[in-house]
Amino acid sequence: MVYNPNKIEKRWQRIWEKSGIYQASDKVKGKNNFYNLVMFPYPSGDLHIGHWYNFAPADVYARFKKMRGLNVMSPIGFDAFGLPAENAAIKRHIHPKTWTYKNIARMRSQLKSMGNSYDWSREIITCDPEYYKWTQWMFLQFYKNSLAHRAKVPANWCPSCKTVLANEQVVDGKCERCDSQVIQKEIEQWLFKISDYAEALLEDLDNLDWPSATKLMQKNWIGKSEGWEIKFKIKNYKLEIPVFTTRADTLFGCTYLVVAPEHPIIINNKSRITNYKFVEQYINESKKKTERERISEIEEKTGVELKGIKAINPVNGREIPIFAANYVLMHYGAGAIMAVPAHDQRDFEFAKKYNLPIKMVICPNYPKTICPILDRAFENEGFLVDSGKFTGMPSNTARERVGEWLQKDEVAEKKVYYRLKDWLISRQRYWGAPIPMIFCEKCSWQPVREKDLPVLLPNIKDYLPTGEGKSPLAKSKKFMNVVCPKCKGPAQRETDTMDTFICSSWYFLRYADPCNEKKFASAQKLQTWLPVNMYIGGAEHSVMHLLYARFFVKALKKMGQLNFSEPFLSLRHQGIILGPDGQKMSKSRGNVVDPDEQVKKYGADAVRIYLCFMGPYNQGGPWNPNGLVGISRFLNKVWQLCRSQPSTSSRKADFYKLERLLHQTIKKVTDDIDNLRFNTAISALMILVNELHNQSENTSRSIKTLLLLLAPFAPHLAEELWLKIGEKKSIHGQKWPVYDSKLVEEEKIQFIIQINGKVRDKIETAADISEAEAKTLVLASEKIKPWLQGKEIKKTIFVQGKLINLVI
RNA sequence: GGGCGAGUGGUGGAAUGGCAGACACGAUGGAUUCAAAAUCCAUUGAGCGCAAGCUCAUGAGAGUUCGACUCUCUCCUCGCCCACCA
Repeated sequence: MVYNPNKIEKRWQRIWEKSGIYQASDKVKGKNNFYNLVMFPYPSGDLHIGHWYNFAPADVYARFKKMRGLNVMSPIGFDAFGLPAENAAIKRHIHPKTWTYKNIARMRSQLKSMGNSYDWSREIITCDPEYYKWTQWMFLQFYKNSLAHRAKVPANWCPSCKTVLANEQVVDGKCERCDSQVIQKEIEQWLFKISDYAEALLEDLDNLDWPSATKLMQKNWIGKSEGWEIKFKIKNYKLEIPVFTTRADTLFGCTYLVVAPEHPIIINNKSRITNYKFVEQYINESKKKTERERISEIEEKTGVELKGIKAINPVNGREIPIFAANYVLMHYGAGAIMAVPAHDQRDFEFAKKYNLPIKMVICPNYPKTICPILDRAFENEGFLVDSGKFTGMPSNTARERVGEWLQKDEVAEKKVYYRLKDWLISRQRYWGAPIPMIFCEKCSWQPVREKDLPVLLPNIKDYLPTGEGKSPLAKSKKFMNVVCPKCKGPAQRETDTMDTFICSSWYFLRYADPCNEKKFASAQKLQTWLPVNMYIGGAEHSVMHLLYARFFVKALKKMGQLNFSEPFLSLRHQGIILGPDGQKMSKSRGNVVDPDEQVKKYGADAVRIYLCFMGPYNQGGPWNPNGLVGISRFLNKVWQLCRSQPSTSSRKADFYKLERLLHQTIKKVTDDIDNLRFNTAISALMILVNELHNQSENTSRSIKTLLLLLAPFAPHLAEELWLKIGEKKSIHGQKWPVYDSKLVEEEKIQFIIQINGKVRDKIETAADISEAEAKTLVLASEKIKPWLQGKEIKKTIFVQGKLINLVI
């Protein structure tokens, strides 16, 4: 009988679903529970090979953990709100909801064809009212705990479409749809105070079992910088400009100040700035640019002097000019800097352009005072020169001393700034969870009462954004006009919806208790499953999603809703699968691999194993169209092995050799899956199969072990053969085989003899040979004799069980 | 500009201080077949040699070491992330 994957796979998928063998029990207590999570997909239409690469090996891991005796939960769901649904709706005239649910239905059946051990009874869809009710509830908790607030925030604004644009809708500073110049417009929006948690988010990174690169990315994103805030007085006025610096040691070299174009010192002193008209013009120019552009423009720095006002350098009383320039950002630090052109490259470039004095105050050669001639800023450490009483001090010490000295006069203050900005969560979009807030003229903003949740997303027909920068929901009077929860007077709903990252910031909590109508999840079930033991997904979520989810958990813990402070104990990223041409897969390149086609041709088991086998899991790589052939052969061999007795081979089974290989394979596969090294686990299984294939006698025990080891990788084939060899119960409920560490060790080894580090002979010896014995063998070797002829052995290195190296 | 990661046969990769190229793909030759597919066997880094064997070889160059794909430094190339963060 021939191995026909398509026949057996569908059948087993049906049987497993009916029997519910992958449903995780909530009742198991203690440490035996294992929460294995993959990043839930966005229902974009089709399951692509990237999804497979994330989900299939993750399922191997889950199945392995289950066979190791753990009570494993592997849930799946859909991250269903988002902009692409709206775009598809506009393009194809389908309602976002219709489009989304149609995609979900399709992807669900594709997911099932993978043969993963998902507990489908826990499926969640974030655009279901039963789910977003709790997303809205989350918002209310954040609001009640002062973690949600309103502020004017610049948004991408297309003046021609009169609409707010998402970052990805801005192409080259122009509107994606009408090609007109996008400007920055300030709009009042809701923000989450993630910055309150900057320090906690940074500190707790240390304890996580995450890829170090991911931790580092989060660290840089949070961007803690410690320094001093220094107040510069304005000459003749009772005004001051605080600046933030991490290099207080360079203060004596400060030759001018720079403020951001939006800095209040400008607007508040229109009459004092003698060239205000000119300054205003510059500010308007810079407003046209998005911050992203302002930053990414590598073009020259520009600026304008604020004439009529001068600042005073507190360390030496010198008068210095003040500039407004595009290279200083309002939202970071104090929105103003002290410019030290000799020791900061940006200031250096600016000073060169506007012919400002460059004063060297850090010199690497002290006490020789020959300072290098600068063709760029000297940003390294050195010794202070020309710096009053600090002259001669190492710059890293002076950094604190100068600050402390000024602190006595309350001119300086120690400060910590974070790059992390508050999280803007308002979206002027239709396809998202409505923000549960109501605005009343009398009572201002009022939260929707919890018992009135969910605020249902109305089924409106026109989901194009409005002309005033409001969400399409503003068009529905029925939705908007409500009574104020406080005074019962007429009021209006918030019409913005929430950023979809909010939906995905807590979904892993809901899986623990997906049908609960009274709470987002019961304390007891959270206790059972959370935090997540293993989280597997793409590295593209290194900052946004993974940081937001951490923030949510920390905030919820503080509110008393959770009793743990990190959501994901272990995290791993899969690599990216490239097209056969080594390029990123894309429809326009025509190098997209359709997993459905591959499954049809080779079966889901083969595709799963190919993905495991192609290389290190976190590395990804190009799809090799021929690679599946080898896997297919391998699975066929397994099939033949179990279905018929080989008669062609003449080799007799060497019992001990086979036994040893079997135990070595168990060890290798066990260790490898545990460390997500799927590729080498498969190679070990191939070696075992090749060996069994060459034997004329198979012990049924080695076949059983092989099938057990193969079960996580090829669940359908293993299940089929398991029952065919006479077993009664599903292989996926069986215990993982154990190895005997004595049997793993080789009795005899290839002992290496090196002369000067080069291999000159190999001899078969006992594994525990001593140095003296080894030496005797070496001297007896015919191959070695000529090498030692007339030479003196200067040194001998002996490595137990491995080699001996003679240095001559 | 900064950070991180990678670079090994014709290809994907294995080996993380101790036999470089496991396992697989592809290729070549053979067996089987009327023929093909499938399957099986053999060979397969380069060079020299009839052979035993020797030499070279893990992006380039240096260093540490008895011994380096592996550790350190410099440089080159590619990929990803961040990017005027004071």
